[in-house]
Amino acid sequence: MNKTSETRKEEIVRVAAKLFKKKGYSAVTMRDIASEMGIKAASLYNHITSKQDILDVIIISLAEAFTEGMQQIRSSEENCVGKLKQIIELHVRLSSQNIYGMASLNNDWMHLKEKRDYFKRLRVNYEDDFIDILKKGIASGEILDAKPEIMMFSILTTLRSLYIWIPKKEDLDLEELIGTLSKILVKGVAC
Amino acid sequence: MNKTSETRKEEIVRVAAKLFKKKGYSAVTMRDIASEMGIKAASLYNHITSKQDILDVIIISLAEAFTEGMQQIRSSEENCVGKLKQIIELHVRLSSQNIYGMASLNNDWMHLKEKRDYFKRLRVNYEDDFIDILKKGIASGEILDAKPEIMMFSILTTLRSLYIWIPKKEDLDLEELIGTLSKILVKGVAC
DNA sequence: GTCTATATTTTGATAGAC
DNA sequence: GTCTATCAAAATATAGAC
Repeated sequence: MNKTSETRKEEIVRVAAKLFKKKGYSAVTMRDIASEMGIKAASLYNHITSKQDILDVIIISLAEAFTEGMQQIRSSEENCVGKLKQIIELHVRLSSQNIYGMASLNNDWMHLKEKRDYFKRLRVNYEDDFIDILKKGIASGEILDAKPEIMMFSILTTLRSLYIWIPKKEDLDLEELIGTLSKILVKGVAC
Repeated sequence: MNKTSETRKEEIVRVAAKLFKKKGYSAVTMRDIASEMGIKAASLYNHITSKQDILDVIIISLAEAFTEGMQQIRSSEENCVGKLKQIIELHVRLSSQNIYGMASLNNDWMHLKEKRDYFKRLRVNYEDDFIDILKKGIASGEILDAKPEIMMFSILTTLRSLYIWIPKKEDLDLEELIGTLSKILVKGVAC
């Protein structure tokens, strides 16, 4: 496997994700993607089997990366606040590495077909793991005794929207972003 | 003006918004909307001029409601933290009154045409007003001295995602939601 | 690997009968 | 105010030449 040069399929996925972020999956045509690459739409089908195929790759690979990250955090030795900071770091890292893909993960998952149920399972499991961390923090006295669902909602929506904000500040220091977010988000729920 | 009974156009807008939330503007067809109302697609055009027209009504009316709400908050006598709580209340109120419209406001605004620039102007002004409140709070010592853009981002993304979460909890007490959110979000940025 | 040509379906929208 | 019939454009995808 050659990791230094991008395959044609990877290029299609990358270009498509960029367009999906701008207009959404349904509004982007195969001609749009091809045109952006300087080729004709029919040529795309030598590398991918369908438009659906492109969306599947974008979303599932990212969803699995989040699942993997959460599994590592779960098995870490940190306390609850430490795990929250690890979650924040996970989102900042994956979001900044794949801004365009994060847009599809958030907005285009409903256009998945066969992989839709699998995606939803991954997402529910992720949220369950997140709530579990908060509940243990409440029990141990690290975390504010408020509804864990609302606390998770508040933190997770901020993290899920990072892809909108990261590209706006070209001078953005990722470490500083992680620090400020940790301060704000953790302070909001900590005791 | 009869406010008790819904006009046909209002019904179209309401049904369309519900479908837009589920699949996004581009993926919803005029036939989808008509079918949901039990009529044929051609009949819709006796009440609206185009699919674009429907989206314009949904988004602009909501965007203007937020602008109005922010203007009232700006001119209120509350201190910074009080104004933040008023903003939270504004979002919870408008979101719970129009769950479906909020989805379009968040996800379908890029499909506006002539009204797109107007919408973006309203949104930028809203964010500027928000940041202004935070900056005054920093100056007066009410608010944490962190980047106001990141603080606003964190609070605003939570509030903009309310439409996703409000319908999930049918037993949701709006007053309780406002209370918990105020506690979490304000605590995250307060001194 | 890309092209042209084309098949097939679906789309937003209009015309005109009732 | 709704219908049937229909149009014109645009969509995904395939076949076959180069």
